[in-house]
Amino acid sequence: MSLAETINRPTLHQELVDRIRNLVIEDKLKPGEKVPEKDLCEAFGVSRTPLREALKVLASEGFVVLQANRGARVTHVTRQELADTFPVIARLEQLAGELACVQLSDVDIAAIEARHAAMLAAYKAQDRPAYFQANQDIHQALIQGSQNKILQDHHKLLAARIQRARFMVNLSDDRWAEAIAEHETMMGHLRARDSAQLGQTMKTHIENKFAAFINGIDAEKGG
Amino acid sequence: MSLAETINRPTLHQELVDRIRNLVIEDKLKPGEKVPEKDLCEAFGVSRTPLREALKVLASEGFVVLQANRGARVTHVTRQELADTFPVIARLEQLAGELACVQLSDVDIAAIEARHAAMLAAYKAQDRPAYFQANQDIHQALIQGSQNKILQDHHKLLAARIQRARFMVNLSDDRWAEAIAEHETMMGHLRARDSAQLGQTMKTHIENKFAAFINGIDAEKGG
DNA sequence: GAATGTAATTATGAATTCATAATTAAGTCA
DNA sequence: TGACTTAATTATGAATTCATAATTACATTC
Repeated sequence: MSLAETINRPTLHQELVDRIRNLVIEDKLKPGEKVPEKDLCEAFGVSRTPLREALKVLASEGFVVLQANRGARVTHVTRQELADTFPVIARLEQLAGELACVQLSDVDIAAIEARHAAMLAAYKAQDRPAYFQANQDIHQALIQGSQNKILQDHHKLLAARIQRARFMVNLSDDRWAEAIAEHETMMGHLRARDSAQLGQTMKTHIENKFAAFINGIDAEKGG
Repeated sequence: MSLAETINRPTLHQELVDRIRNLVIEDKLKPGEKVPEKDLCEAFGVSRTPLREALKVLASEGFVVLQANRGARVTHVTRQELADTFPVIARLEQLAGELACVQLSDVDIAAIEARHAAMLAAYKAQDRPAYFQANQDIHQALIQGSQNKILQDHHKLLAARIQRARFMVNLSDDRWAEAIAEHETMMGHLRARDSAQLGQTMKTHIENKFAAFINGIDAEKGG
């Protein structure tokens, strides 16, 4: 352990970027909604300057759109954006899987194994929140395991942008079973350190997730 | 054609983001160098507010780093960043190739064919600037041809960030010949609309480009 | 009563101002 | 001479102010 934690006093705008991004991800600020500078300034107790700086950054990240003299609005997660994003995430996770297979230590893999077991337990118990958490932990561990900072940064941004769509549709029983099976396959490849196969399976896993997602949207719209 | 073009009057900060980013890409502002607000304000004839907004955005894009109370510095393009970025770009171009193969019209492909011919001519004439331009046009056309906005945005950002490293090493005769051969293969797959093969070749093409790049750096360092 | 034009209000883009952290320069003592 | 203090200067983060674009409310005309 190091002697002291690095002093972490972010500037106001850095803090605000994170806070407001979370408001968007958590659906507290809803798509299409105007982001009123005045109200947020009061809510956060800051002046307009750092808040406006934060909005510029969030705009470059794609969470809001700015219109000159008309302020910021939360962006919609369109079906087209989802259709464009999932394939890119799939390729990033494929690459992450290939790299993680080589980079991860046996201890790291054991930790993932534990989360995998927790995920299976959550499935058996039909505990969706626990499943989602374990599932995300596993994917996150593999992304981190890639040791590739660029990959991590871009994945994080894309994941955050589409996470808002998670309310659009529920996980079906069929898809849940399928996802569990895919994770079993992934785990097998990771144990065998078969990087090409792990990558391929992760790519397909994300592609299938997207397909199920689209099916879910259409089903709800039709029903 | 629509009745009218959308009015495009960018705000100062949007203009400044582009201008300063270009200064960094064109190596006018060099890695490690401090970005003095005062001087840039005078140079661009704007106040500090929009300039500082622009710096926040450029920081989120990775072109500068901000240190609280110590301002902005241009980021270094480290070898690690190159090593992390090329594989990601390779996967993005692979995906782009697969999609473009399906999406591009015959007319689009004919246009790429023309740029390909221009590239070959530049090679025969040993005209490096003309080669680089035609080469970039071809890759750009394929990225655009993917019709995937997310892919395009992320590719653009990554390409811009590493473009600054182009001065680090020269294109060797061997690598040039190899690159030409790879482009011939790509063109063949595009003509045949073999998306998997085009994607695979584009991925390998970028990976080889990176390998040559690293060799070039090591050679210059050793010599 | 709907449509158009005008005034009042509000919100936003940008400049300026202010407080303070960093940096530099000057001074002091061993 | 050189390390350490301390004062002066500079640069930066953030608040405030200002000018103007957008919006709303209201009036007027047909």
